[in-house]
Amino acid sequence: MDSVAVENYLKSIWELGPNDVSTQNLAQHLNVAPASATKMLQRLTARGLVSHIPYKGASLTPEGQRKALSVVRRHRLLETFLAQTLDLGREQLHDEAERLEHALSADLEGAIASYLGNPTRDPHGHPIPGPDGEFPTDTDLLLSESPLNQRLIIRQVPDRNPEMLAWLERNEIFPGTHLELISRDSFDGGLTANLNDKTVHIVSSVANEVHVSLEDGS
Amino acid sequence: MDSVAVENYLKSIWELGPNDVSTQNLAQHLNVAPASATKMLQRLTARGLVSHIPYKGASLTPEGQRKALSVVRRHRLLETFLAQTLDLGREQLHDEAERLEHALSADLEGAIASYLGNPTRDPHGHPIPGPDGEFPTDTDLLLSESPLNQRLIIRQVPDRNPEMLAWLERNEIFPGTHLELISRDSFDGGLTANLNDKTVHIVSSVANEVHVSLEDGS
DNA sequence: ATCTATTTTTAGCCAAGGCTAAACTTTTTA
DNA sequence: TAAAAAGTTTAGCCTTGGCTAAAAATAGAT
Repeated sequence: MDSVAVENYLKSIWELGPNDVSTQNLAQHLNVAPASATKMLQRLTARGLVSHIPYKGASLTPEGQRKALSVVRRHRLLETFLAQTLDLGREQLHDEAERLEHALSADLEGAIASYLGNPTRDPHGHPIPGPDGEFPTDTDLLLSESPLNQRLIIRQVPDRNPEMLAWLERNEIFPGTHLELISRDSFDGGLTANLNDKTVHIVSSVANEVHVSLEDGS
Repeated sequence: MDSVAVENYLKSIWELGPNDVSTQNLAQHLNVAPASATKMLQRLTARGLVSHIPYKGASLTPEGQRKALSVVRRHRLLETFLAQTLDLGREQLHDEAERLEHALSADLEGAIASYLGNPTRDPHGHPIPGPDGEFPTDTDLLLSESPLNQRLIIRQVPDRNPEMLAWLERNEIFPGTHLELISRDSFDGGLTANLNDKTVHIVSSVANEVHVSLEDGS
C-alpha cells in the first residue's frame, strides 16, 4: 500500500505533466519545500514509479502513471458519489474527495462505481479513468481556443480553485451550459460571450481552465 | 489535527475501557508491539489525552474521551451511510469505515448525519455518539445475561468479528430479530433459543457479544 | 565568455511511529 | 517468602516525510 504522501506526489506529477515536471513546480503544488520534493522524487525513482533526471525534471513511469490514475479515479468517483447522495456545493466536493481518496479500498471503489453506473465524468466534467488505468480520450477544446460565433457547450470546469469556481457558478457556467463566443480581445485574450441571453466577460485565466465542445460534436 | 495513529489509539482505549487498559491488551488490539504502545501512551499522556500510570494501565482523560467518541461517531455514521446508499454486507462495512473515519471532515460528518436524519444506531445496532461527544445511555442487556422464556429483540451485534457476524447472519440474528431463550447450560453458558420457529444453539462467546432488549421495554 | 541569478540538490536535523533486545516491576507459584 | 514467569518499560535503532542552510548546477545577462 502506498502512503498518502506517495499517492499525492504521483497525482501531482500527473496533474502537472505529461511534460517533465520541475522540482519547484511540484513542490509548490504540494506545499512542501523543494528539498523535500527532491528527496521524494529520488525515493519514487528507486521504487520505479517515477523517472527523475537530476536538474532536468521528473515524469511518471508506466507503473507510476497507473497508480496516479488510480488516485484520480478514486477522487473523481468520490466527487460524483458525494454530489449525488449528499448535496454539497461543487466547491466543497474537491476538498472532501482529496482526503477520502486515500482511504478508499478497491472493493468500495467498485461498489461506488457500479452504484453510479460507471460514470465517465465527475461533477466538474473531468473524465474518470477506468479501473485499469485507461484514460478516456478527451476531445474537448479549451474555451480560450474555441471559435467565435458557434454554439458551444461547457464540458469541464476546474475543481481546485474555489474562487474561480464560485465565479463560474455565479455566472451559471458549469458542465452543460450553452454559450457562444462573441469576441476575443487580441491583447489579453479576454472573451465576451453570450450565455442565457446575458453577456459575460471571461478573463483569459478562466478561459484557460474551462473546456467546451461544439454543440453538434459528440 | 490528530494523526491516524493517535485516533486509533484513543478509539482502542475507549473500546477496551472504561477500566484501566493494560499495555498488552492495547498492543494486541492495535497489532503493534507492547513497547510501541508504551511509547504512544507516554506521548498521549504528555498531550493530556490519556492518563497512564506506569505498570498500572491507561485511561482516557475527558479530552481524550471526547476525541475517541468523535472517532466512534464518524465510524458509525459512515457504516450507516454506506449501508444505506451502497448495499454492502454487514461484514464489509466495518473495514471500510475503519479507514474512512480518519478522513472525514466535520462538514462532511454533519452533512452525512443530517442526510441520515441524525440516526442514533448504526447497522449493527451500536449507539452513535452525538456531535458533542455525548454517549447515548445504553440500557440493552447482554444476551448471555437475559432471562429465559421472555420475548426478546436483538439490538446489537458485534462488528469486528467477521466469522461471528457471518454465523449470526446465517442464523438470521441481527438487529430487530425476535427470539426467546429456552434454556441455559449451567456449565458452559451456552444457550438454546427459539427464533423464527427454529431452535438455535448459541455458544457463550457469541451470547457475550449480542445485546437485546425485552419486547415490551423501549 | 564570464558573472550573476535562479533552480536544484546535498547535508544534516527533527518528530512520529514502528521494531527488538535488555532491564525492570509485578504477579504467581512453589 | 523466594524464585520464576509474565508484563512493562527503557534504550537504541529504523523509515518516512518534513524542514533549513549550504553547495552545486543551470540559465540568463552583460
